[in-house]
Amino acid sequence: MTTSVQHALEQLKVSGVRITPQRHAILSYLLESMEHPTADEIYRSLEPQFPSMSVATVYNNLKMFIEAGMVHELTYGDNSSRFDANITDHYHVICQQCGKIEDFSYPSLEAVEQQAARHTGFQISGHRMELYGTCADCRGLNQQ
Amino acid sequence: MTTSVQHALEQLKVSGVRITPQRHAILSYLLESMEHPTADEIYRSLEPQFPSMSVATVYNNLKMFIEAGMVHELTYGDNSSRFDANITDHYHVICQQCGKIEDFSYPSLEAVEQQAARHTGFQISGHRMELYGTCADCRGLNQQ
DNA sequence: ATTTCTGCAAAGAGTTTGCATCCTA
DNA sequence: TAGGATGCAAACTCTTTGCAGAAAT
Repeated sequence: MTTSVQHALEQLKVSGVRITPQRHAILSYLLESMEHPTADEIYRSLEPQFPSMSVATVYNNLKMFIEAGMVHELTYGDNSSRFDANITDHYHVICQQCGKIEDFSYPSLEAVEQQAARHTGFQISGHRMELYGTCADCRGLNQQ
Repeated sequence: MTTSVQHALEQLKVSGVRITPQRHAILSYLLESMEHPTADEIYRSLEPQFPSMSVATVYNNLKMFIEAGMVHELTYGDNSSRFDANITDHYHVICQQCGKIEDFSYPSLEAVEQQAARHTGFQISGHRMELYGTCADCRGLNQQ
């Protein structure tokens, strides 16, 4: 875990990005939490460590990480964006009751992309999929 | 086209919803445009017809149509929500250059849902997928 | 006559921006 | 020390809300 933070920071450094304590903290939090937090959750979680850090800094850095390809922005309906530092190919399963997002792997849906290209004339560069349902915890609570 | 507007309005009427001119216009626009407009696009498009209509009315009615199951809200990244009155099962192919959204049908991805259920313990109720790429028009412009 | 809907304006969330100051490299 | 990063506050966009007046049934 810590290693991948180091690795990511190295990558940034090489491309001329300065490693500030805030930057380090935000990236570490994202990589270690694996929780798909919102910008505000990141901000509040790091408040004890950085009482004077502003939300703008969180947004600035998230934007940079996204441009550097280290973080993905998830926008599913409702309200604020969530951020995901796991850039391996995977989908998200979202609990409609508690909002939890779990990762889920599935062999690529290339066939879908190909058919979309054929039907629409688009040149397809990727796709995004989310599954919705109720997580085990919420189902358990309901059954009691 | 017009028939489906009538049908939708009938459906609303039966469930005790009043058919106001604004409501009629918003729904017609959505059903006929097939363009996945934003709330503001709807608002501005209907301004000539309803110079005094407020944005709040557009949002109020969209919300009601969504609750009635006649309209889907699409939230893909960037900024404002888009609204889709086509409730048949289909996916969206989004041009990353001009923002155009095209519909695209594909046989259901039940296998994915089943595997997600097995892997995560969720009870899956549905999914959402979007494909990204470049539309024929934008590709054409680039090639020139 | 009721009850719902509209329009207005103001409030609210999330996000971005401008600028002076700070600090990493 | 020089240029990028931070922090602050204000601005901006999208969306929601409260309420008085208007309109549909």
